[in-house]
Amino acid sequence: MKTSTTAEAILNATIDLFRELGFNGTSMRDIVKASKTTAGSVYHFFPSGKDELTVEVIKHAGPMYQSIIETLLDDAADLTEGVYSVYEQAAYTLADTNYLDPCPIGGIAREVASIKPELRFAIAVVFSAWVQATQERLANARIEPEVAEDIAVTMVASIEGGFTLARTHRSAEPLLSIGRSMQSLVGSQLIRQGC
Amino acid sequence: MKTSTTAEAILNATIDLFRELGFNGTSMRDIVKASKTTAGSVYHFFPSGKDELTVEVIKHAGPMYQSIIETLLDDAADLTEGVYSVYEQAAYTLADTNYLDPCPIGGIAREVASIKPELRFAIAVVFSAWVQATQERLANARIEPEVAEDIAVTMVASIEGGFTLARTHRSAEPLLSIGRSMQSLVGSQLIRQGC
DNA sequence: TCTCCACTTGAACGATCGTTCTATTCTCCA
DNA sequence: TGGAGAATAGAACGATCGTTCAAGTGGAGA
Repeated sequence: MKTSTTAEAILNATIDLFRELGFNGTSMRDIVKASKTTAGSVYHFFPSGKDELTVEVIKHAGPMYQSIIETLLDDAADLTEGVYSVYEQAAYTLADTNYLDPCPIGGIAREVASIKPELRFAIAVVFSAWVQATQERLANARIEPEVAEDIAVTMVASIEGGFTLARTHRSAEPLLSIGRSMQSLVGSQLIRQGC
Repeated sequence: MKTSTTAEAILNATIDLFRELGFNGTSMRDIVKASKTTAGSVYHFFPSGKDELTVEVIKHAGPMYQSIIETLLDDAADLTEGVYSVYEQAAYTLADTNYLDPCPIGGIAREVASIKPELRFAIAVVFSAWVQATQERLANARIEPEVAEDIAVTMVASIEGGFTLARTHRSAEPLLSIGRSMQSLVGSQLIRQGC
C-alpha cells in the first residue's frame, strides 16, 4: 500500500492546525496553505471534504498516541513509574511546542460530538482503544479488572483534561500534578493487592 | 445593580449554544435567534462583540459551577462521598440533557487558548478558583496541602476530561468510573493521614 | 509516439461569518 | 407633555467559509 506524499502532507498539516485552532477554527484554506498543496488536491484525496479528512486525522493520530502510552507503560521499571512518565512526557511535549495541544482528538470530540455522529463514532473507537490498552497493563500488574478499568478511564480523562488546564495556564505543572496523583492511586491499588 | 433581562437572555442562550456547539461552532446569528433578540441588542449590551460576550459567559458560568462543587463537597456525610457525588451529579446532569456538555468552559479553553489571550486569562481565573475551592476542602480534611493541591488539580482535569469521554460515548459511565477512582484516591490519603 | 488517467491548479460559487449602520420605539424624569 | 437617552429592529457590508469546476500537467503503459 503506497501512500501519497501529498495526502500525508495534508493529513499532517491538518493535525497540526487542529491541535492549535481546533476543528471549526481551522479552514480548508488554512489546510491548503499549510500543506503547500491546492484545494483541488485536498478534494482529490478526500473527496467528501473536511469531515472525511477529519475522520482520517482521527484514525491516524489515535493509534499514534496509543503507541506512545503503551511504550511508556511497558518500558518503565515499574507500573507506577510508567503511569507518572505518561504525564511527564505529555508535559514535556506540551512545553516544547509552546503549549500547543499535543492531542487534537479531545478538542474535536468536544466541538463536534453533538452534530457530527460519524466523527463522534471515530473518536469513541480511539478512546476505547486507549482505555483498553491501559486497562490491560493495569490488570497485568494484578489490579482487579473492574478497578483497572476505572483507573484506565480516569487516566485517559485526566490526560485530556490535563491538556486543557496546562494549555490554559501555559504551564506543565497541572500535568505533573495529575501524574503524581495517578501514580499514587495506582500505587495504593498495588499495595492493597499485595496484602 | 439591575441586570437587564435581555442581557441575561443573551448570556444564557450563549451558554447553552457554547455547550452544544462550542465557541467557533456558534454564530452570532445563532445567539440572536436563541435569545429572541436582535443583532442590535446583542451589540448594544456587548459592544465589543463575540469575544466580550464570551468573557461574560466565562465569568457567569465559572462561579456557578464552582458553587455546585462546593455545595456537593460540603453537604456530604464525609469527604470521599462528597468527591464521588461531584461526578455522580455531573453524570446525571449530562444524561438528563441528552449528553449536552454540562460545562462550556473547557471547550472554549481548548478552542481559543492559542489565539485569544483575554479569553484564556478569564478561563485561567475560573480554573484556579475551582482548584483552590477543592484544595481547601481536601486540606480541611487533614490531607497535606501539596497532596491536596495535586488531587484538586486532578479532580478539575478529570471532570473536564470526563465530560469529553461521556459526551463521545453518550454514556454517564465514564464519569462514574472516574468518580470511583477519585473517591478511592482521596480515601487512601485520608487513611494514610489517620495512621 | 500516443493515449489515458491520476494529479494539480486556482478561479469561482452561494452561503454564512462577525460586525456596522440607520431608523424606529420605548421609558422615564423634567 | 415633551425631550433625551436607552433599547430594539433588521437590512446591509466586506470577508471568509466549504466546496465545485473547468482547464491543465506529467508520467506510465500500448
